[in-house]
Amino acid sequence: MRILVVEDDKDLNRQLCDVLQDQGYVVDKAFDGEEGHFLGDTEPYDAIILDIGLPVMDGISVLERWRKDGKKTPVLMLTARDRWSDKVAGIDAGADDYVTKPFHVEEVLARVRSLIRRAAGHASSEIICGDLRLDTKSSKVTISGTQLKLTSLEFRLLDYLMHHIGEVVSRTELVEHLYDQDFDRDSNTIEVFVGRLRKKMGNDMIETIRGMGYRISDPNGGAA
Amino acid sequence: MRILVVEDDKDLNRQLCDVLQDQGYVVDKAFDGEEGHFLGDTEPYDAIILDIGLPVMDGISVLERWRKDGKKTPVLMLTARDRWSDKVAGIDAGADDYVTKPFHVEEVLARVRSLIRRAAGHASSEIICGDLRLDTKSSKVTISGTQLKLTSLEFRLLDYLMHHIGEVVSRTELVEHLYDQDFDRDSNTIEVFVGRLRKKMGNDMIETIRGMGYRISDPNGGAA
DNA sequence: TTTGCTTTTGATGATTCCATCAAAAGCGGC
DNA sequence: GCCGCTTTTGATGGAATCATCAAAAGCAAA
Repeated sequence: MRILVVEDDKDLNRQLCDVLQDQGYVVDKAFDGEEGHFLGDTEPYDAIILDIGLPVMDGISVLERWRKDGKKTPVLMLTARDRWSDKVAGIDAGADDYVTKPFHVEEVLARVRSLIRRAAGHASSEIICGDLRLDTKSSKVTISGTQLKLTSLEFRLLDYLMHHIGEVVSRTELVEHLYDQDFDRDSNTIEVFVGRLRKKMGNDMIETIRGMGYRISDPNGGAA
Repeated sequence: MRILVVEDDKDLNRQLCDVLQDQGYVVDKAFDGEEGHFLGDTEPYDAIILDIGLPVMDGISVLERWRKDGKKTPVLMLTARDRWSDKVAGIDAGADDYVTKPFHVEEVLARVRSLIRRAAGHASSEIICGDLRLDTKSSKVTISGTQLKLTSLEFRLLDYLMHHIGEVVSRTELVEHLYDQDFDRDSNTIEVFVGRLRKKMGNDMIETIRGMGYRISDPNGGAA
């Protein structure tokens, strides 16, 4: 999963990025509204953390522009505790959730996880697909009860697929969401890791759609 | 192109089908409203000719049902000369054009051609794509001025692609619109004819999108 | 630095998809 | 029926895509 952090306070920005990266997210950062707007416009993110008070262009304006252009990426707003009107403005502009400063980073983490999950249409923190269960909170995967030992990239790949159950996910989409810009786009890591996942989970969980990508789908759940 | 004729008068039905087939259309026929509705629902047509007075289910109802289900196929209504109210009802129900009985078959032909063209978003009877021009009225194709000699299937294949400039057209879509139901779906005729067209028109007019199908696109015309 | 684990690279082979060709089949006119 | 043209079939080879493996590179903890 790939996340954009737009926050002008350098310490706070860095702190957020570090924690998110530790959790396995790919993170881009911006320090003013214009830069943030540009990145959000051009790169595909799974969630965006957006401060309200920003130089050059304020957070509300950035968000409004995105929403007017039809961007649906979930946005978590950062507001000051006492500026109650900011929250209202944020929600009106299309924010999906907000956190008041100062906050515990864990709270931001939890909310980001939740935003990404909900954007993919999953209510609980556990995503279930047949015998397969992935818990986004604990980052644990079980298959008919027994827990799998997955490496970081294996988990993140499976995590992305599980967030898009029933959809065909292209290799480029995977690369874009699991790596940052300057990753070699015609490497075959994705194939390799799909192979490893199949070896650990059984061959018939991830199907490959030739020329299109990979798909994981619920055996019981009928349509898309 | 594939057309459905729904008309209970057997002579008239047959007459229409014969002329349309002579023009290279693939034609299915139905003699009552229910049969017509079913076919229109299950097979992909480029245009439908629908009589208003039909047994079992009248034409207006058939059309209303299709439109309610979101079907957009252009429909040409056949009405009696003096039943003026029928025409209004037809237009209201979502008919795209109508012809009053008795009519000259040529008029029906012209209107069907026009309906199919307009449904694909082309105003004039001539479809132009770079140096390539296809005249739907005279069934003639020129490339930078010089006329091509095309066989019937070659023309119909190119015709279908030209009606969908900029879109990727799958092999199955082509088979469905150039042949009737019981054509062997995994034959390679489409490939063969694409090959022949390329030989006559130059290799770079029809591009192949691997795993998806073929596309013909305007070199100047920017987007879709 | 060494060790152990994860990730990436590059090579290889299998499979699927597409292009092409020549021969067979179909069809209409004479 | 015979002939010319169009369409279809089947076989073949080439090209793109995907799977798999082993070795190299990267990285972090001891």
